[in-house]
Amino acid sequence: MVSIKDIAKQAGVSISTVSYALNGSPKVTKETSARILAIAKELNYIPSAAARSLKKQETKIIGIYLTNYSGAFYGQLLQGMMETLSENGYELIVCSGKESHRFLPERMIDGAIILDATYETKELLSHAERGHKLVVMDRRMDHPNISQVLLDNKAGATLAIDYLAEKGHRKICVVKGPDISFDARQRLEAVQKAVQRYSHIEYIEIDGDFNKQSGEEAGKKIHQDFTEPVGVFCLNDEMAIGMYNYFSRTNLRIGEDVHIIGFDNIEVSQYIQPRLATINYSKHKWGALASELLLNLIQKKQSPEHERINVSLIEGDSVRKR
Amino acid sequence: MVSIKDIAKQAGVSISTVSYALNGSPKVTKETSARILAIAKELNYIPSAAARSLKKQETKIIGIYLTNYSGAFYGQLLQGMMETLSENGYELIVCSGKESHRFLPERMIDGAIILDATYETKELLSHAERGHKLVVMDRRMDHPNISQVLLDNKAGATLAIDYLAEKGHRKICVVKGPDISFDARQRLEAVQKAVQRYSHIEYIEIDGDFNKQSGEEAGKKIHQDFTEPVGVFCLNDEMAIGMYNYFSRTNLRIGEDVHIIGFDNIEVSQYIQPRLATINYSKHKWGALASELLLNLIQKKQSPEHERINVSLIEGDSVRKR
DNA sequence: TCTCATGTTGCAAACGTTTCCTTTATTATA
DNA sequence: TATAATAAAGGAAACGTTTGCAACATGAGA
Repeated sequence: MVSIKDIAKQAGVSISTVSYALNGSPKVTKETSARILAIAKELNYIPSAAARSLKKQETKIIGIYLTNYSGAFYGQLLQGMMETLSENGYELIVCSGKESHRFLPERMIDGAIILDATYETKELLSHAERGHKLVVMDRRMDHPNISQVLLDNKAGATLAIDYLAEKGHRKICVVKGPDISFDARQRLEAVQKAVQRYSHIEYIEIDGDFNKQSGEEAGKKIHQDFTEPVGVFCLNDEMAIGMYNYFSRTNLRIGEDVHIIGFDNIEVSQYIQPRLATINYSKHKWGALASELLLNLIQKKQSPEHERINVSLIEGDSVRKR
Repeated sequence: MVSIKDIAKQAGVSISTVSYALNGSPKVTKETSARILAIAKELNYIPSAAARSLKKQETKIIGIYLTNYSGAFYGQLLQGMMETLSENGYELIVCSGKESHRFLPERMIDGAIILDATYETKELLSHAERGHKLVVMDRRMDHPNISQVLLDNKAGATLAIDYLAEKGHRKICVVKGPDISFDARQRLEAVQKAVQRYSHIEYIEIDGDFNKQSGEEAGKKIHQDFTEPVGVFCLNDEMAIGMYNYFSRTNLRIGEDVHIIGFDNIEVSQYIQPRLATINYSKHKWGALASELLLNLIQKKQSPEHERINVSLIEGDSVRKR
């Protein structure tokens, strides 16, 4: 591999001069600089990321931790992050491997954004304690090195229940998410609080894990116990899609017998028939904001911030007047 | 940051001994090793990735280059890769940023898997020329440092056309993909060859770019020119979904007036009504194989291999007998 | 002519590891 | 008891940068 040492030799200057020239420092005169640049290009020189980050103690890389890529909204989320980061000279890498949690403590990345419920809060805390900067999108954490930007799950869940109630539903069923998910817990909590406001509503809970499969199973359970039209709040769209799949094989009709509302407004939701009612929020903004807070923490050494992403109701023919 | 130097001082040994102990070398006696390990843990020592990779000239990280995450099958693909890689002590990072192509030449990663048509072949070639190892999944390349594993697009496209013909369709329309995509070009080529075998078939081409939007537009065009039932081969499922969306707002029925078959068998395809006929292949296997070939290139210094992923037809009610 | 400021370049340390090669201590063998 | 062989630990160079500081040259001002 050709290093600045080779360039220095070729140009008859010291390696420090080469380094300054390569970094566009005004300390070195135009002519020498040009000569050095030319030689560098000619020798096909490419800097060593390892050497640079060893010396500078930074990598200009941010990591985003995701549980599983299958989640249907990561596209826009990552897009939002990348834009903000690249404007500030940072690169984004998606970390998903078993051992990728090493990246932060080993200083392979300058900071991390967490959207991965399996990442232990204890571990995150110890990173922060070591001085690493974090943004969490999937839990609440209070620490001078951790910012957070969370969805307004409470408002979303309340909107969903109110929507069903407003449409005249008196039997409401919620398909829960996994306990490990902060969003799932918050949504469920808000649901329980919301239904209490409607004394006439019969309220049922069914287990779910945010995957399509569990949506199908929940659909089956609803089918078995079916006596009258029911409003179903699937705590995410993914499960709602699974439930669609189940009912497409039955004699019950969505929007007539079974009324479904989801959460997330993933892309598919607008393509299924009938259009899924759901709770929407800007994934792009969520990602952009998370990145921004992280950069604030890293660059401006600003104190941590706690932001919230607004949600809104999207109506759909999957929920009709009872 | 605490380094092996600190541990050495604390333990009263040299840094080389610490390094050996940390790496479990048999050169250092059990007792000292234990003592060193204990001190390392006590000091919360964590190795520096930069220092190690600078010295060892490897990172044990593989990069996968993707254009856009929105692509609906990346989940399984990445899963397949990660499994193979982590079994061999490698981590996977997803590189998507504007500047992330620097990762390979700057030796931030030990090798790369390419599934990103915007990555210039010329650039890939220059990497390979420098000695970097690559696997391409989206183009043909012949070089001692490049392996390739491609879909059998030709077989897939032929299956699709034959399926439509077999169902009695004599008017067949293909919605093309972007020119930049190797898969799109291969599929189109095979389509053109396949329809020639059916002299009675009226064949039409419509532009497309692999996104839902262009599927909708293609649907509109088909609607405008509609005179008789037509069989449509969308060169990927994504566009087929867009076309579903368009026709859901019209009086034409999919599987009756417009018969659609896609390519990729993305997850949603089984959840839309009617079930989309499509061409299937194992994304998991595709990813696993690509990783395996890359490791062969890197570790075993094996010569490059050229593999092909088989495809199969999935029937669906989106295509019925004419 | 001397001094001083200014501009250009070079020296060398440092970042944190790994690893080859010595040195020293210990034990076995003749 | 002398010597060789083995085991354990340390010294130091190397990986490829960045950067504070020193050195030197040049021209301006007194």
